[in-house]
Amino acid sequence: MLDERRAAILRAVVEGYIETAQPVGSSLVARTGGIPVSSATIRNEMVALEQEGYLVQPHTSAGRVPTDKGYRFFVDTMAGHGKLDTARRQQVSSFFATAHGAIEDMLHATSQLLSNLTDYAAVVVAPQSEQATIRSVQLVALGGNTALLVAVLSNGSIEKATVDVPDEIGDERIGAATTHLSRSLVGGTLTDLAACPTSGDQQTDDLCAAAVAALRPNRGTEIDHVYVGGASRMATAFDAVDSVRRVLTTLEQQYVVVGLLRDVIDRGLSVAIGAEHGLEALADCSIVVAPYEVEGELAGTIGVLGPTRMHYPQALAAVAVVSQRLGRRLSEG
Amino acid sequence: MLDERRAAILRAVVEGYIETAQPVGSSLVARTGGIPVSSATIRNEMVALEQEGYLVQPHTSAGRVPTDKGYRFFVDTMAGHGKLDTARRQQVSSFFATAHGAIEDMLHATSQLLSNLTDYAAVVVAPQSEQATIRSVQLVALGGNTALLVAVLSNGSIEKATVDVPDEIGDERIGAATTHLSRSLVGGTLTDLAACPTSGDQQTDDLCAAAVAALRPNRGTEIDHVYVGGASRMATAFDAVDSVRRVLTTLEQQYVVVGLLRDVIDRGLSVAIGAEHGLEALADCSIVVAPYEVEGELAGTIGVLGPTRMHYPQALAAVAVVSQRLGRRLSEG
DNA sequence: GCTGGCACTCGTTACTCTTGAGTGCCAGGA
DNA sequence: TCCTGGCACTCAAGAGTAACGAGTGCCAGC
Repeated sequence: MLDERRAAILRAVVEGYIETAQPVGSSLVARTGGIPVSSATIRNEMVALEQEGYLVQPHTSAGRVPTDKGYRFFVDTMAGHGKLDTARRQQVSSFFATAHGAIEDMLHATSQLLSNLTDYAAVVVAPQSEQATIRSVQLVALGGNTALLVAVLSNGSIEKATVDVPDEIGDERIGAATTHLSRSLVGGTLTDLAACPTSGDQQTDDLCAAAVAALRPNRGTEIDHVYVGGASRMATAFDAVDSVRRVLTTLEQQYVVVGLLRDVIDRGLSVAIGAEHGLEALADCSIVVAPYEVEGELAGTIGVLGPTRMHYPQALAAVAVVSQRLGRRLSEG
Repeated sequence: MLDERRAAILRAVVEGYIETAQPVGSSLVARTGGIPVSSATIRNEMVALEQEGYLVQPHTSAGRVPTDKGYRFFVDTMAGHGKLDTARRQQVSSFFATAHGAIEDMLHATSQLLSNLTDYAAVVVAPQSEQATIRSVQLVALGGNTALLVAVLSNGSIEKATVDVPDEIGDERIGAATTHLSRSLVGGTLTDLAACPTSGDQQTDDLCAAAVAALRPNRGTEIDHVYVGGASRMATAFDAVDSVRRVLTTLEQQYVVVGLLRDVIDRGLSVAIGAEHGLEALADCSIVVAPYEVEGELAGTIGVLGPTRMHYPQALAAVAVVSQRLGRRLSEG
């Protein structure tokens, strides 16, 4: 473990680098770090910090830059996570006070809010539909030989799937299937889609089986909808165009993003720094995540993606506040 | 109008610049342009082309670069729009052969296809729901004092809206409202949402009125869903980071994108070059657009966004093929 | 009207020199 | 033992200079 003085020096370097994006030298730390020793002493300590892997020197005559390990220490020993300034608190409050409309639109807007708050890219993973119960099931003929199965879930989201039906199927048969499906599925969840009990009518049973089958493959793969806000801000976070390209390409792959957030949450972290999350393309990015709860149940995840030298206290505070407010808002329905 | 030789020189400059992104000199044109005159003569012609506004010179001792007007001439006189190479045709065919699932997912995938084909960003505007008829309407209680109104449209898309309902409303009343709404709305379109005729029951009527009102504001504003694919490719199209940022920020504003495409289509164009579309942030971008038809009706729009020096023949060919195939695919249902 | 020739322009590249921020180390002092 | 001021050293960044060469405009001659 680091003694108090070294920790203070490390913190000063991290803060300086986050602010200026320039390597931080001993004299700057001596002047502004609040540590009552000379720059020579700080230099000696910095050598030690470098040997222990908290700092690196881009080249001999430059200052120090934090490593992932350095950022990790900084985040882990950060006091109280910081608070949002009043302007931002205000912004959050008024957002959730006026938020309305379909849940998808609200989650999308939330990702933009979070991006605005932090000036980084933001990600919102929609509540998992796994625990939501089915409130309504309906089969609607679309013409031709397709029909649409629409399931309304208790969290206000909708799952739908196209079903192939025999040509020239009659309305009354669709209706029969709808009532039969309703009877057996409503009240259950998407995860335990039971096969429909037989109804006595062969054609209706076939239809129901096809419908259930159509609804099933959604589960697991693409059920996690994700909203990415402010991806364009990554363009200013890096000055190398190809870094920007790499990061944006990754952000476009929704399943990667979902997997990334889930992975971080599963490991019990709220921050993943640089290479910690294992995605090479995001090696000089950090993400700050938080789950949100709806009616006491863990429902989804939100996160902020920025460069490793991101402003952690502010990002953590923003993510915490937004996740809490979002959960509360969604619990109200 | 340009005489044939000048036109050939202009075309050679445009093609050269598109390929190399470097100013094109007279000697290159003389060597590779297929024009049997010396570079000196070409220089003389270039002076004229510059005076007429087709070319500019970045600085005295540099080659020429096309202006928007130059690109415009190139595009307008381009022969036959070019064909996709077989590999790309193959890609399109296999995409539409295997495309399946919900319409939203398919449109999203289509935008990625188009982006892959052209190596630029691609945009797909979903079919407008205005002409689609309502196939089914259902009100579902969500608990608390909210209910969800779900309307299934004939094109397979779904419109939904939350409706405030009195506390402790009974299932039978929701059911009554559903049947009443079905009776009056099914078969119509979203644009001519008639007020429900009175049912004789005050509470049911109130509920129906609220439901219709909730569905209405969707129209006009956010009804045009849009899918942007491959936005990250814009990061390699420009080398200035802030150009990238500007373009990406614009692409994130969906209503701007929709308006842009619509505007171009309305003006009867299939290509908008540089400043032609009037969006300052996209001043050095061009877009290539095409409408697509579902069952003979104009339904939506697709487009490709790239730098002004984009590869027009290929982009036009890709957009044409994809719009046609997409329309056909959607017509099949 | 086209062409070869030629002087001229000016961005690009390479090289050198200087500057200055920052370092490591050391000897002296608390 | 630990801290500090001093000092020589390193090296990226910036400025200045020179050579290069791609490309131009212009002109005299065919």
